[in-house]
Amino acid sequence: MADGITDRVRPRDRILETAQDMFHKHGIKGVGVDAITEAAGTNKMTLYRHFESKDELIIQCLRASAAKGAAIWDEFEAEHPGDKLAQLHAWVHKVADMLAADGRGCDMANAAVELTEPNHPARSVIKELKSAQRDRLVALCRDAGIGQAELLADTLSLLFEGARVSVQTMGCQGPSTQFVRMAEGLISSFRAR
Amino acid sequence: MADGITDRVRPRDRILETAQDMFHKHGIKGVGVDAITEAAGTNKMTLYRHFESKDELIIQCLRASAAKGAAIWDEFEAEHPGDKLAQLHAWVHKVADMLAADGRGCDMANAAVELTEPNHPARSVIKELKSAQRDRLVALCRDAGIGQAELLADTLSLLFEGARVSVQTMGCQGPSTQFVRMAEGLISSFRAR
DNA sequence: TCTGATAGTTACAGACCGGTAACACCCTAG
DNA sequence: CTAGGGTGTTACCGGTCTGTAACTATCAGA
Repeated sequence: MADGITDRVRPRDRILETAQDMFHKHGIKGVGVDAITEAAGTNKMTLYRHFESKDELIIQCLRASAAKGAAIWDEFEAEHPGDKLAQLHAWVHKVADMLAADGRGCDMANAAVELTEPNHPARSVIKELKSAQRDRLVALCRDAGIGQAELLADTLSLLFEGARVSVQTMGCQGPSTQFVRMAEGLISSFRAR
Repeated sequence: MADGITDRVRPRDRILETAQDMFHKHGIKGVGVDAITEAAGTNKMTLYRHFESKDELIIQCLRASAAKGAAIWDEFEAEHPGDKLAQLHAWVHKVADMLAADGRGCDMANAAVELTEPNHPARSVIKELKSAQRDRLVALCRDAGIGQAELLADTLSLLFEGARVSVQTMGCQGPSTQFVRMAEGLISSFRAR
């Protein structure tokens, strides 16, 4: 291989990064561990030395994916320091960009659809990570001085989640193109109350 | 078996009904054709005499699922003949009931998440069925005398879709419990314009 | 130079997958 | 009664899946 990355990055990190990407694109049940290790330039034994099972790998991928999403929020704070309302609007536009750029939805939501067993170890992790996302949006709405911050945050959350699904069912030219208009309308409507 | 149903209903219909139920509960990739035929009280050969492949069975299940959903709309018309606004409110409450009663989401949306291949034969069917759903809601909003009927219908659609996903990620006690409040707020907001 | 941890290779186990072949059975229409 | 279509049964094909065993190669640090 000698592609640089393979040499410098440790196998565990390469596996995690590759698995994240492949799970996102092809779904969890659509990718086998063999395919992951091959794409990561390593082998199955090394994967099982670092992750005790595919389920454990899935969980670590979900955590990594959520961490990447959380990192975006720091950009909002950096771009609009202290201005929570501006950060909320930045969130809306960032979300719209994601809808246009990525034809697949949220990794956690997709995983919840695929892993139907009620006691699958990933389910509690998904719930935990999704709750954290919600809490952050609620806090942003509240700090932006909006009454009924929880209701607005939940509405925006569901709208976002629905848009990401809609991209998968009806394509990126469907209803999701109206996301900014919908979200901005909601925000101004809540601010007027 | 001699469970009555097995005797009276034709194998093809039993397979279709059983497959729908199992795909809905366990996901498409989570159910094999053997499991379907066994649960339907028949066998694999009979399945392949009626459906040329698993993919074809999936498509027929999606069509059947959408047809069941469409049948609900006729109830609205029967309960509130001519009163389109009342029918829209009936839709909102029916949707809320579904959110509370069923922990799994929309069959078409779930299928879109699972079947990631861009040229999978089910994808075009999903798009077609989802577009028909959207068109029906748009027409209802327009006939209810609402300006910007398309925008309201799309907003309600995404909200609904998001709520069905939210039930799977955060449970039926999460943000989806606020669906009626959100939807009613949107409708009255659009009517006020 | 020796040691020990990390990583790669090959082969395999056991299960499950979608799909097919060949054949026996039953039930109904004629 | 008989013919034939729909159905059930068994066995099988080739492939893929997660996970493991046994062995080898590499390389850094003492």
